[in-house]
Amino acid sequence: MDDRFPEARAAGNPNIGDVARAAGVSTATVSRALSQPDLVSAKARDAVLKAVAETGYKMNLAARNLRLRQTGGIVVLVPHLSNPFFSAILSGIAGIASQAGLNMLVADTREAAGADRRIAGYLHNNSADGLIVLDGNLPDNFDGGGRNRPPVVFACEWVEGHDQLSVTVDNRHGAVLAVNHLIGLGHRRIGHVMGPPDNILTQRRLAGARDAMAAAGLNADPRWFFNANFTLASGIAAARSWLALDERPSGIFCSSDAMACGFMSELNRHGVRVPDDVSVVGFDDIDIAEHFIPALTTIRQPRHRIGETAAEMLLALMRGDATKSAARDGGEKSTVLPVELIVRGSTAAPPIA
Amino acid sequence: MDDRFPEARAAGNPNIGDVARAAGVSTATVSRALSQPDLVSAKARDAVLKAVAETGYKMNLAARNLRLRQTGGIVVLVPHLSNPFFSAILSGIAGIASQAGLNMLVADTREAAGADRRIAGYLHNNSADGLIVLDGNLPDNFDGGGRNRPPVVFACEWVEGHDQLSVTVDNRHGAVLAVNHLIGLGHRRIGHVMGPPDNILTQRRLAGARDAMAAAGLNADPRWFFNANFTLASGIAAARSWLALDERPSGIFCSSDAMACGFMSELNRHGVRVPDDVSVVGFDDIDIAEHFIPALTTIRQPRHRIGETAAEMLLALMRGDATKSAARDGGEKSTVLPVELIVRGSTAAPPIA
DNA sequence: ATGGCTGTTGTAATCGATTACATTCCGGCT
DNA sequence: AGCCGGAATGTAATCGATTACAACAGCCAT
Repeated sequence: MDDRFPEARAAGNPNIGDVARAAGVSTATVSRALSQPDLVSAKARDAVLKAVAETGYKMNLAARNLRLRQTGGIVVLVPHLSNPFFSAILSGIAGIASQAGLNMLVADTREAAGADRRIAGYLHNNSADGLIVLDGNLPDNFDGGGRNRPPVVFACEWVEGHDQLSVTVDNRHGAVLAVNHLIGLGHRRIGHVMGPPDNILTQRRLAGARDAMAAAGLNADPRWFFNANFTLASGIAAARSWLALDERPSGIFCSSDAMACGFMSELNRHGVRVPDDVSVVGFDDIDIAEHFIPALTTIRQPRHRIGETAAEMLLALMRGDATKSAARDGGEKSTVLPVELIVRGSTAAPPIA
Repeated sequence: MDDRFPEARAAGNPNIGDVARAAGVSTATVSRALSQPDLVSAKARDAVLKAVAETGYKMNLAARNLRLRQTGGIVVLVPHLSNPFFSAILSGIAGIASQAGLNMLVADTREAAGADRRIAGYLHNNSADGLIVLDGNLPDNFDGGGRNRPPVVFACEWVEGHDQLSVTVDNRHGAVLAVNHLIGLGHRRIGHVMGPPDNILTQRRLAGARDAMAAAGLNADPRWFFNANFTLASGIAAARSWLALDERPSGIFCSSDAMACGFMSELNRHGVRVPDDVSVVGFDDIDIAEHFIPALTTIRQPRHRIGETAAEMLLALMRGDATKSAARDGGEKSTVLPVELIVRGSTAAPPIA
């Protein structure tokens, strides 16, 4: 009847039936030999394996997924694909997913054209068996989707209030480490370049910075808290604000390495020297941090490990195909990975005022 | 019979039959209303659309792909997922692919565990309708796969000899621009930090650099050509080699920005100043280049555009489901995108010897 | 020897969407 | 009136793998 593909079969692409014929067994036996070898006799198993090798059989995943009512893939929602901070995390996820035979689909949540619709699709949809979300500021329709949403794990960022599983780092503690480092060097006037205000990471790091200052009895002048948005460009803008101040903080904690680099870059253009004139601490420990001039003192996040952990958690959730809460009781729970202060050349004792 | 999923249907996930029932038409009409609206009457079409909205129907892609003998996705083979140079390209690909309703699968060809097997799978396999390869050094079994391989487009790197379609930049010309810039500033001793020797980009850029030097009648001292591998770390090693020279080139063209940054970073540690003591030119124009200290003079590659172009080319290839050569005659052909010299602070006239 | 048991294999239903072919309907033409 | 052609729709086969159930063989115990 329907043969628009006269060549397709002829050209190759053997199916399970071809293998069965070649091995002299039924398709059921082939299927079992490949996915549950214990169920078939050694003789049949060998025959099937041989037939597979001879025919060059590759399983058709669409058929398998249809039958199993699954999709064979996980979706990763990332705010900015081109941001190197995320690519290391992606790499971690990819490794685990590929070991588990799962495809990793990457979707940029901040893509211009019709992003909203597309994201909603991924959420509500049957297009993924699991979801890893790296973006804590998804559109509102996030949870409106429907009850049969795939398991979700948040990584790095998360949505407050939702009791989703997540893999994060101790952002508050990282900020405390950063500020205490500056204090330990003798700084008394400390500033902070913040991320976007609605971002959960911004809030946690800000809280940590505030706490550390308060604990040391330091005055947290509101003019020393610069609004920015994690990008290089916003770090540059913060540097301009810093330059315009009457009384300048001698130590600056930036909520991202990108901002710290932008900040230092702009200061350099204006002849201000780091760390001689001002000390700078970043957050993330991106690749370039170690090799920036000066090398950036920063808070290291285990980015690759974050991705791996999130993927492992998601797999556990997917395997125990129970409801979220049940799986949780079963063992999976949110993980907070440690951060680490990496001292490099961008910090020193404050200049003698 | 087989009902391991008693809840699945009940829980929701309407199928095309449910929609048909709700709309009072047959499944054939639903299918046509959704994918070939011109074939059904306005009345039926509206009824179907209404039923879709009511039931919250989402098409099952596995079923569609099975029937259409396709996979609904394209695979991107990238050498190092965590390398920011590639993530911008990925972002370009992702945008085009998502517009076309295709999933983008990302696979890291340099992943530790069993990478070879996995890659071969992607190639020979029915796991993708198309393939974009960003790695010019794939394992040898690349073309041995079989005749029913999906369409392939190379981007950035490519395999010499294979007459595959590709999207590249004019690497040779970029190198000429870089070296001529140094020559124009008055440099007479020019060095080159190279990429890995088996890499096609290394070879093209090296050729361009050599040609430009020869054209200006400059001596290309072999000791001024440093072996490296595009990474930050290898740029640092190159800097050490440079420091160890008796007679040092006053201008250095690095085959990647990452190496240029590593190079400058290491020189800085040894008190050598850029551009006062030595001028440095990079290649790529990665994000940090503009904000490095000093800002890096470099050759800009349109990374996002490279990704978009490759994706568009692949789509054209996939649509015209003809053989590679036929599609080529039909219009698609390899594209070479232009590069651009971006002059910044890392280059200046040579010091008075 | 008969019944029960385990281990292995085959038959055929099933997942959900697409589409070839058949059917129906209706207006226009001879 | 009868026939033709085109538009709209329905019926059912199909894609390829999985697996419930049935069938059967071999073995032990009663």
